[in-house]
Amino acid sequence: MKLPPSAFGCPLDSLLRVICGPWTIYILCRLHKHGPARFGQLKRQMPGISSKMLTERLRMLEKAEIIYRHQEPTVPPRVTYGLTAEGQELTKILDQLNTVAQRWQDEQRESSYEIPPVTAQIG
Amino acid sequence: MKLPPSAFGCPLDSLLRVICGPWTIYILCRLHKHGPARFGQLKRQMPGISSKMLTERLRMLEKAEIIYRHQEPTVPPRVTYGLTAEGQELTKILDQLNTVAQRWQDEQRESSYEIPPVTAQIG
DNA sequence: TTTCATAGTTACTTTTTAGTACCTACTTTA
DNA sequence: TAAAGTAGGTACTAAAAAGTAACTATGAAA
Repeated sequence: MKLPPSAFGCPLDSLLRVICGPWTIYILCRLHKHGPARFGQLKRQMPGISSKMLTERLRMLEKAEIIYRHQEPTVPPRVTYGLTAEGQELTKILDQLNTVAQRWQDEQRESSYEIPPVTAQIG
Repeated sequence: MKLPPSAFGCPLDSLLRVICGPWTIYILCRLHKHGPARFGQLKRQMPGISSKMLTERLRMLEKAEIIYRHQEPTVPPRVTYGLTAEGQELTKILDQLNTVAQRWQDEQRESSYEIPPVTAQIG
């Protein structure tokens, strides 16, 4: 992608680019609502996600320091993921965003009826 | 993209998918800081963006009712874009997100120095 | 002894997205 | 008469992202 000239290092742009990846808000939602989880748990709780996709998303979130990765040096290894302090702060803001997003969708449904959606809200 | 099973209609996911498109936050930033603008103005003020990309982003934002499109039926037409009430509400939340994103990046720079970035902050 | 579970990685293919260049129709300006 | 500005649209190509399947090593259970 050709970057906007001012995009280099723009923190908001970088952050949005991390959290808008596929499945990402579902992962954050899961960790926010039910606390830390292991790789296999996350995978089983998100039917349809591939190992590759889950790994990619977790690595991005970890690199952005939104989640932490804790590995116990056992065989086989136990790896646990959870929200960092920054992750908690982020999910609070996403909760606000979710609130307005829901409200807007409800307002739009007032005029044209749609099938009620299943949501993955953070809060 | 294979959708997460609960993604159908999730308002937060839809909203994020709109605002994380390339150039999108720069467009929102521009409209938030300097008010409504015409197509050509926006294009000139974002050097490097193509007409196609700008049109795509504006159409997405318009469809999501984050911006409005006002066309004067002159020849050639004058088309003005601006934030809707929802757009204003959104940029307020993005402002918060920008604040924490900036703070996190500053904290990370305390340990490893990087070139100071040019930003496109909303607020 | 074969299978399951752990937490992924790798190679390859398909799909989606973005970039480039050219086109519209009409008016004003040089 | 020719060029520039208006707000895009269209076709084609290139690049990035996502999907799929197979594979790693180890230990425990059937």
